[in-house]
Amino acid sequence: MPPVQSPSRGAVDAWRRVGELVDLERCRTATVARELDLSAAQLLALRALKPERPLPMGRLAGALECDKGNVTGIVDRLERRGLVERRPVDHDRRIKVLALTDEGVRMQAEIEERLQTPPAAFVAAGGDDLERIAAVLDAVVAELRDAREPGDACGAE
Amino acid sequence: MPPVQSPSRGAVDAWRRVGELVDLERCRTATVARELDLSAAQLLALRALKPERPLPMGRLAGALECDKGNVTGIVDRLERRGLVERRPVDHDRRIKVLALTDEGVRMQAEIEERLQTPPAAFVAAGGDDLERIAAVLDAVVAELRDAREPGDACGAE
DNA sequence: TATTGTTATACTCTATAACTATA
DNA sequence: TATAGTTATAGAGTATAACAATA
Repeated sequence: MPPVQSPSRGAVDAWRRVGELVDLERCRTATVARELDLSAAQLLALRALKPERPLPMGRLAGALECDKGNVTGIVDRLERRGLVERRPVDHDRRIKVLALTDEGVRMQAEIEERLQTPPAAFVAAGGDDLERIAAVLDAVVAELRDAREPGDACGAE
Repeated sequence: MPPVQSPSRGAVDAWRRVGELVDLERCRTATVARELDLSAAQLLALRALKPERPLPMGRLAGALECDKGNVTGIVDRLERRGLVERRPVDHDRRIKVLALTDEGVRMQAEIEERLQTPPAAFVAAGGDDLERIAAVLDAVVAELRDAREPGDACGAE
């Protein structure tokens, strides 16, 4: 008798659809990035910035799950394109915060519009099923977030 | 009156959970790759190979959605690690097919075991909800596959 | 001529570590 | 001394194009 309950065939089967969807969405994201002439990291960075709330470089590094050293280059290129802006902060002159420029805000909106729109087949599922799906995925997301080790920051915070 | 039916709030909300899940799964995949000392592309390549069916380099390029020129380097590194093998083909001497070595098969099994296991919260949803979820996601996956342009190969075939 | 895989080049991302200027 | 951001370096992925061998 196994020490851990092995998941049912149905659960594994349903989870495989999630895997397929993840692959397709990764592809969709890559396509959107290409269409807008952005790299994958640049697109992630733009999505991590809120128009209202400028973010220190180090926080962006956490969101991108990469070293602060790499963020410098990514931001350099975004800044050269006029999408973001480095700004000093009054209370601590070591810190530079990142803010979206007007064009950056437009670009971000364009990205979100292309990625946030649910596929027709999803909408067609109807409110009842969608509510159940949302509830299940909520629990799954919470579990995966908790399971994530601190080192795996990956967009944390 | 809008030309296209705008999706309901509930649908957009539920779809956002899918987006969060996609992000978390991307992170999980990256973590597994790091743990096994593989790059993201190397992990994708290993997942694209079937133990029974060797794949020509060009087909792998299609599966990875990248140029054949890049596959050469990715396969070089996998071959150096003894995970895959280039083999000639009788009927066309231009072609080299890729086959998993025994160690490659073991590595692939390790990857699949770590990624295919559904989270506890997913299993806990129960057969009824999981069936509905599988049905909806099936339709969504089919739609996204169809919507994909030829250039967006991204694992096609 | 067209195709398969390789080679070459230039750019981006990543990890690591040393460096600066602040604190 | 510790922290925020930069710089430097090396390995890997990507796009593009030219190339060799084969079809």
